[in-house]
Amino acid sequence: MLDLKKIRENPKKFKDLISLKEKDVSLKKIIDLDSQLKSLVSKLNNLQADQNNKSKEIGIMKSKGEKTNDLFSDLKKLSDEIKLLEKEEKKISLSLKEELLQIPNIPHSTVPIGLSEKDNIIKVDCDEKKKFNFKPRNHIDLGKGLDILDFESAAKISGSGFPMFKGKGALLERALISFMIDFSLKNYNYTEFFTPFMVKPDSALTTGQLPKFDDDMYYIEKDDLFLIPTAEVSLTNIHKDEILQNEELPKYYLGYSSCFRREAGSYGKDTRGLLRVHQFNKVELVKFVEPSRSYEELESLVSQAAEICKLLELDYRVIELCTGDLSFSAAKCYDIEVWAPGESKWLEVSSCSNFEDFQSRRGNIRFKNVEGKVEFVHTLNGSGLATPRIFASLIETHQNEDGSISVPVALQPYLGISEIK
RNA sequence: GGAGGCAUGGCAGAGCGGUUGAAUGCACUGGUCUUGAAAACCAGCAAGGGUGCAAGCCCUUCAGAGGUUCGAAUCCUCUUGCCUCCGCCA
Repeated sequence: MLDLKKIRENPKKFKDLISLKEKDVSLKKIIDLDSQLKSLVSKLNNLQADQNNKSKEIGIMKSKGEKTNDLFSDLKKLSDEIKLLEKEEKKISLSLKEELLQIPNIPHSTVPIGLSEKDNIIKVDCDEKKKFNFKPRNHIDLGKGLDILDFESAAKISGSGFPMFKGKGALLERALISFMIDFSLKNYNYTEFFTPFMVKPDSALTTGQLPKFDDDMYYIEKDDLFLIPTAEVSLTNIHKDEILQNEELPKYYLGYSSCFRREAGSYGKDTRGLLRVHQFNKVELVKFVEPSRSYEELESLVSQAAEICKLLELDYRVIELCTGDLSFSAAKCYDIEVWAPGESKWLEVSSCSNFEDFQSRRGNIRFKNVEGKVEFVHTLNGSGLATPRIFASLIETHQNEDGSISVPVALQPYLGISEIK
């Protein structure tokens, strides 16, 4: 959510910045509601002050035993008028908030301007991709050959778009999760969480999935709960409606979760294999930081995620997203992609974003700064990383001519073997 | 799922329907004292909105939403959360 005060001061500037991300966003309704609300509130405040004073007087008179009967009829009128205005005020501020929640975050000044992913900038590229002296198979064929992936059973049980890992495949998936958690715990100062996988609508509002993107999430109507599309939702809401102390920051939180995505509107895209599934595993990294430090925190977050790709001995690149490709809530974002030689495709396995105060404003996550003033924290998050695509890239990259997989050294302690065959 | 109890500031904990944004204690911050610290004493210490150069002043907020009343932390209804007991269950 954007700062209404700042919009009020310079609506034109905001409109221009928003349009870098989303065309046809109008701020007119917000401006109108805001000024309506302002005049209403000031009128209401005066009446309330009047009412408070007179009520106090009655209290004093009563305690002295004086008669107060003749004051009541005037006050009744006042009270009725106040109630009417209060209702109106509630209505207007509610619709103002609704409008405000629809507006995307604005891009940071360092974000390259562009319309679509074509304008993204490759920030870090791998020197040269791994060479094969045979034609590399894709992960579907490899998985079938090694009997470590079972898409048929998954489809029978749950329909299309669900992964099923089997035997050494299940072990590898579990190893990846453990390895990635341990990596960040050992090398960075994170607190590990194992969060709920279902959240209340309010929580999804904080992080920006709601109100606009409810179709992307699975919803359990009976209990009014959403399945999380990422642990970001649970982790970020840990401090919802709290005021943190300056000394507590930065806070680094990490959590593994299954992630559930309906992928509505992407039917027919990457339908085979592990590239786009409704349920996947991800280790998520979330940071709560002082505003002045959030951009250096973003850089360190990206390099942290990239380090994991390196340790898994995968070819990866870091993409700096342009304004047009930024997500609703992000002010700046880097994606990390790994190369899948069998698919001959780059796969997005991490997305590291700075949301500045966009989420903290929605979730009312604040801190007391050095001067003792309360302000909104900046939130960041990054995948560290998402497994199914890592899984695909990993077995395709480390495949041998005979169809076996060499396990990268970093993973061997977790698997207890150096080869899957 | 059934039956009860509870919900107040960072924490603990008062609060007859009326000068209560809220006693008190702890924590925290500043000061006095001290060579320094501790102790003691004094003072300050919620958030949001409005207005003002500022000091200040006004409004809102005692889980949330409704209601009663001239006036609600206090009374009523609903919702949510927590605790206890019973049932079911990994």
